[in-house]
Amino acid sequence: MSIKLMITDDHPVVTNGLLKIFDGHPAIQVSAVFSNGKDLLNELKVTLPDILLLDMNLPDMTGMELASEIIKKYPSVKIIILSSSDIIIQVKKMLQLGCQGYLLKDSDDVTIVKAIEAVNAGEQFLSPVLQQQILNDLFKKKQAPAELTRREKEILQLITEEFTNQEIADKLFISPHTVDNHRVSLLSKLQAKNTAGLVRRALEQGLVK
Amino acid sequence: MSIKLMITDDHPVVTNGLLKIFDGHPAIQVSAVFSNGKDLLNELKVTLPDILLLDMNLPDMTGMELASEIIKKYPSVKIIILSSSDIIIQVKKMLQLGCQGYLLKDSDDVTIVKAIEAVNAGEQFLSPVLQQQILNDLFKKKQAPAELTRREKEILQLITEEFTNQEIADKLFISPHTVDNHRVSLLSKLQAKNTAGLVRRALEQGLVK
DNA sequence: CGTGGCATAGCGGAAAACCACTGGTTTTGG
DNA sequence: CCAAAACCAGTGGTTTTCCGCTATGCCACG
Repeated sequence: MSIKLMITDDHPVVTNGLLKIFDGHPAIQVSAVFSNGKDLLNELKVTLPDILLLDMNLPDMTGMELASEIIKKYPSVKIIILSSSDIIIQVKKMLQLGCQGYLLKDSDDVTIVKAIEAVNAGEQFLSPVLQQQILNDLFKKKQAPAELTRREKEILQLITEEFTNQEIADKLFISPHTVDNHRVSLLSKLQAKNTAGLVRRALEQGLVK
Repeated sequence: MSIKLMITDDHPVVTNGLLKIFDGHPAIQVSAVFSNGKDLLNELKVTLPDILLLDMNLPDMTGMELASEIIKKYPSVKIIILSSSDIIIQVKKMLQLGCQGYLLKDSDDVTIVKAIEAVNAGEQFLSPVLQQQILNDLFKKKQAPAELTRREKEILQLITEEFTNQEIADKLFISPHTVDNHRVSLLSKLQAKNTAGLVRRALEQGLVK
C-alpha cells in the first residue's frame, strides 16, 4: 500500500520540487496540493491523507493555528512541518503540539523521503541539523548564576508553587513579614517587577524544582 | 601533554573501576581522587585539574551546589557529571549550569574515554542514551491544548511579561475590569490559584512567547 | 433563527502583593 | 574574632489581584 500524501505550501517552486521528488517514488502518492490553509481544511472534510506536508508560512493563517486545528479534528493525520526557519523555539512548539516531523526546506531528496517513511512507520523525524542544534542549545544557555541565598531560593520555590506569603510563613515557621522581605530581595535580585516576573525568571533560569 | 584528571565519588567501586580504565590510557592522568565535596574544594585551592569527574550524590553536598561553586570559582576546570540518574530535568540543569559533559555510570570504557577526550578538546559530551531521550522528550509532551480564546492567550502573554491589569487594559484599549474577567477565566481554565500559577503553566505549556 | 460562546463592561469587598522604612539576631568567612 | 551577610520581625500605607455577581452586543453554527 502506498503512502497517501497531501502538500500545503504557497510557493510553487517548493511544491513543484516536491512533486518531482515523489515522482520517482511509487510508494509515495501525492493526492493533493494546496496553497493555503482554507483549501486544505475544506478538502480534509472529504478525504484524509496519511501524511501532510505543511508549510509554516501560509498566506491565510499561521502554521501553528492550522496544525493545531488539524491535530485536534483529525488526529489520525500525521503532520510533517516544512519550514525554512530553524528557530529552535518554533521547532519545539510544533513538536510539542503533536507534529510528527520537522523538515528544513533545504533538506535533500533522500532526507525528505526518509522523513516521510519514518513518520509513516509511526516514528518521528527531525532534520539532522535541528537535532544537533537542540543538543547544543542545552549547553549554551550558561545562565547568569543569580546569587540567591538558601532562604530566598526556598521561598522562590514556594512562590512558583502558588503559595501565598501567609502560607509560606506557616510552612517555614517565620513571620509573613519576613517572607515579604525575602520577596522584595528576590524582586530586586532577579530584576522582576512582580510575582509574574519572579516565576518567569525562576523557571527560565532553572532556579526551581 | 597528558590530560590531568580529578575524580570525586564516594563509591570505591566506581573510583576503582575508573582508575583501572585510565590505567591503560597514558594520555589521561588521574591526579587525585576524593570521596566528598569538602576535600575536593580544599585541593582545588592548591591545584586545578583539566577535567573533573564529579558524582552527583556526595555525602556532604549535592552535585548541583558543588558544580555551581567550582564553575564560579574555577571556570577553567571542565566538569563531567557522573551519575546514575537519567532524569532529564536533572541532566538539563547540570548542563545549563555550565558542565561540559554528563555520563551515565553504566557507560562503557570506550565511551568514558571518548567523553574525556571530547571535553578536553573543548567540545561537550552527553551519553548517547541521554541524547536520544532528550529528543524523544520533545515529541512526547503532547500537552493538553488548554483551549484558550484569542483574547485570553493575548492577556496571558502580557501577564507573563509583568504587566498589571491596568497596563494591559491600556494596551488593548479595554477596561481593566475586562482584563480581570479574562484573568478569572484563565485561572479557571489553567487550574491555577494565582498569578504565579498562571505564569508557571503558561511557560510550561508553551502558551506564550 | 435561536442558542451558546466570546468579548466587553461594571460593581464591591476581601485578600494578597508591593514598597520603604527600622532594628535585632544568627551565620559565615577571612 | 570581627565584620559582613543573611535572616528575622515589625509598622504603615498603597496598589494589585482575586472573586462573585450582573449584563450587553456580537457572531458562528446547526
